Amino acid sequence: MNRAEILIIDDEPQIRKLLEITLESNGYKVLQAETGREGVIQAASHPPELILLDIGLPDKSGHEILKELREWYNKAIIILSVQNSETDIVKALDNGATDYLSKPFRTAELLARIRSAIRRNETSNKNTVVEAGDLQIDLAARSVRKNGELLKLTSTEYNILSLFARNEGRVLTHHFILKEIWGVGYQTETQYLRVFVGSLRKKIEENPDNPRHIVTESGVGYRFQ
Amino acid sequence: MNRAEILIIDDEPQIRKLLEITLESNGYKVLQAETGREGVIQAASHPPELILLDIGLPDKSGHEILKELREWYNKAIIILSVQNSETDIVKALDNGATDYLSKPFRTAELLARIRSAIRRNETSNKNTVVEAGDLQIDLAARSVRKNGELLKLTSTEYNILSLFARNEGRVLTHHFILKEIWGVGYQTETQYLRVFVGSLRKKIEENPDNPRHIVTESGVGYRFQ
DNA sequence: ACTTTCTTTATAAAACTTTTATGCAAAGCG
DNA sequence: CGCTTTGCATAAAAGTTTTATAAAGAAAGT
Repeated sequence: MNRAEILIIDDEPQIRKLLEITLESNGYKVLQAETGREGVIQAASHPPELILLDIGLPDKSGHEILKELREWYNKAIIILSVQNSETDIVKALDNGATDYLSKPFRTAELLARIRSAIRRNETSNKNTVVEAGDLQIDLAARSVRKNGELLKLTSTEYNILSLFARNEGRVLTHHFILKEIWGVGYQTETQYLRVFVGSLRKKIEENPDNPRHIVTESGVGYRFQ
Repeated sequence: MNRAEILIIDDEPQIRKLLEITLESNGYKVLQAETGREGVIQAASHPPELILLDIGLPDKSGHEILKELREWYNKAIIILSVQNSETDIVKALDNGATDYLSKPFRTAELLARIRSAIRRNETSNKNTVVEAGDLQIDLAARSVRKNGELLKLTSTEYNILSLFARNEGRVLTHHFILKEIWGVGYQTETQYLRVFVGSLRKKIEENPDNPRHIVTESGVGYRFQ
């Protein structure tokens, strides 16, 4: 699974460091910006899954940055602030903040609020589809389509195809495939593989006698393309 | 503009009254429930735009109510609590709460968080009706129609179908379904599932011998389409 | 007490995997 | 070159696992 990216916009280096360590160790990928301007540019060039925005920035008020971001950025923005005044919270939320946390914050609570916010993002989430010519392999749904039409694969067939799809263009040795699909101890059962590649080709190839997707690399293994 | 409806689930009458006055005077329509059970029933019969849920209810833990609601209700739920413990907050957010406020809360902050939550409802306004061919599954109303005609399903049948509908097109493993419907500890009881899928098919499939909606993925699980 | 729903067991059928057999083609070799 | 060997593909038989269904017993709801 891909790690979600979180952009931290905060001028205090020690806070950034603390957040970086906390978030990285919880499986997030961390991006950082020291000023609001820098943060906006970073977010625009590569939109993260979530933004942690400090309200008290040197160049511009965090509230302005928030507004600016909200003009186009529609994923989660969590505000961090040393202030805890009601007007500040109200203003931030009304400007489109997803959530508001006062510094010093409690780590577990921050992480929970991050999870909650990201979960909300995911309603409009992208899928994990590998495309290869006329084939679309949806790893999350465990489905394979050929020209849009759902194919019926057995479990082992799918597992093999999925392995191929995740290693598109690379030559996979018999040895490797057997180990991945059947586990260690089956690495010499090359015949299994021939049978299953045969049935896969029947299902996914336009012309199984002249396979274009699963190509034989004689003496070595197979290559998917 | 129509007034947004907010359902308050709280056992303390004076809190309900306070909230009612505050919210009504800010243009919301207020519904009330004294117990968790009552709240769930009210929410199901007429889904509000937002639910304010007190965690410390007499009949059931608010956390359980939250989970129950989240099986089908996907608009905002804000938790109110006299507690302020980190574990409590984390638990609530991970169970799908939109936000968490400690009592006593500040009115303006509550209103701002309500506005924020409702605003997000509108952006991620997902339809609660899943359509699949001749089937219409209304997750909020817990009803299923086939060609417009209301079907009579048992509770477990509905729960399973609802899980399928919320994961249309993807393969759900036996393991996963059993965990979701029966809970951890039942993950090996694959036979339960077979029986219920059988009876579901009898009710929803045109031809149960050749199911088009609930397709079995041998060795893995089922796929709904 | 009666009806409905859920759990459990038994068994036949279907689907899938493994194994065996056979043919073909390319490569190696005297 | 002709023969043998090796690797690959395919079909089909054999074996195993998984699934569907009925039906009986238990539990729950009214």
